[in-house]
Amino acid sequence: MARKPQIKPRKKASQQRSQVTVDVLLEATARILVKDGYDTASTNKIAQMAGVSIGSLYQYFPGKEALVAAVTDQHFKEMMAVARDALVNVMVQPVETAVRELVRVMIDAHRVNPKLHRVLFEQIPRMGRTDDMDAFDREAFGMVRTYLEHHRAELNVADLELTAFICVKTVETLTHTAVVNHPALIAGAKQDLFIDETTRMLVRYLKGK
Amino acid sequence: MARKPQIKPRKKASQQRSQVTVDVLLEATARILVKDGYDTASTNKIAQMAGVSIGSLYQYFPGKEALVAAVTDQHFKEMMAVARDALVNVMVQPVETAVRELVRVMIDAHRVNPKLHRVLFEQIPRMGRTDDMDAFDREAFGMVRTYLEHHRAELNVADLELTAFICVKTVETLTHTAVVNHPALIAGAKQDLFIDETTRMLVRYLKGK
DNA sequence: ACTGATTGTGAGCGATGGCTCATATTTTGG
DNA sequence: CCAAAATATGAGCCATCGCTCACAATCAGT
Repeated sequence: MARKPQIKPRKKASQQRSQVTVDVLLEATARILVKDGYDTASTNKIAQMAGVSIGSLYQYFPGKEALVAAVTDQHFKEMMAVARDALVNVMVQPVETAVRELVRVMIDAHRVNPKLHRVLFEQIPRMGRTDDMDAFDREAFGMVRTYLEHHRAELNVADLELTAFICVKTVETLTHTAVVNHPALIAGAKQDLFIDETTRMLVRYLKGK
Repeated sequence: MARKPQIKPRKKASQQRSQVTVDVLLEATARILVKDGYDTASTNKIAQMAGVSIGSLYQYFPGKEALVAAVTDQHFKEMMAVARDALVNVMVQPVETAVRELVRVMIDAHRVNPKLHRVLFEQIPRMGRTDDMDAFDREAFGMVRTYLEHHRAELNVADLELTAFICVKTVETLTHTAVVNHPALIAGAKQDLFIDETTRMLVRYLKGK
């Protein structure tokens, strides 16, 4: 019963055409994941969809998990690319503005390929020992923690870790679930109400006695 | 590429010894899930652990998914058994008391076999089309919705569905994550702080302008 | 043009797991 | 005590999947 925690690429692509092969494989993996889900995705199917031989696949990836890990990494980088600027700007804003912007940007970030996000998100707890959070949450957690530290004077923060945890987990869950499972909640004009309510809850929590 | 959405038991147990067989199989399934996780659990292993032949297994369950579905059902019934009384009592309590009790009871409910809960919870999105919530959340959602309706006068509820969604999802996530992934957050004396903070956030959200 | 390095190919091996079916055992009802 | 029904058994078939390897095609540097 040997585990297969192989994640690292087997070989680095040095020529241009091999880089193309790698890209095509990642694209195919994402497509298969969305179309069939994780369980029924197989390396053979991925290779076929990529139009690449199974042998080539194994030249660059030791297995399905490595492919999914690479796709996950790429996906979270895309999400962060959407969010990072806004999050940095928010650091010097007052609470109301900061929280509202955090909620808004989290919704946008989750709207980058929501179907893929859903599949990957379901898979995360069972692979890479992130133990508690994914890479995206982790970075957000660090930012919120720093924000709370800098604005502690104007806020009611009993326990920094706990408060940061509550804020990040709440925003992450509400936006994730809304985008992925309840799009009706944030469709069109409804989105503003959703943002208002979530923001109000967190602001009153952070400022209140 | 035939799906296998078989969930229903293949045959009803009519004699006593066959009911024992079914029980033993469910017990074994739960143990295997906790020990090995969903992926590496197999019907052969489950039958072996149950001390029952693989043929008998297939007499009552059409496959792994059916077994897991049955275990899931049983598990959520146990959780609800822990929570239901408290939730009913809470219906006539003022907001502060009601929310605090909701949070407390949710933690207790999640402490019924947390390891099994974790595995099942990871699996739920990928099987039975609950689409958005599990059975447990669904019942809790109904209760919270009713509570909000009855106490609307003293509360600031803009949109009933949205408010109920925010409350249930927030409590569910925070308690789930705390119990399953961050036990340190609710260990010993820390638990009171956790409950205080979560309660404060929701109460101020529900009452505040 | 030549040659070694890089990249690509896919038939097929071995392992695993889902599930069946012919057969055996136990229970029930009369 | 005796059928017939219910229940239990497990060897083994079959499909799938991960992955290798011997070989072919392409490219880079000279």
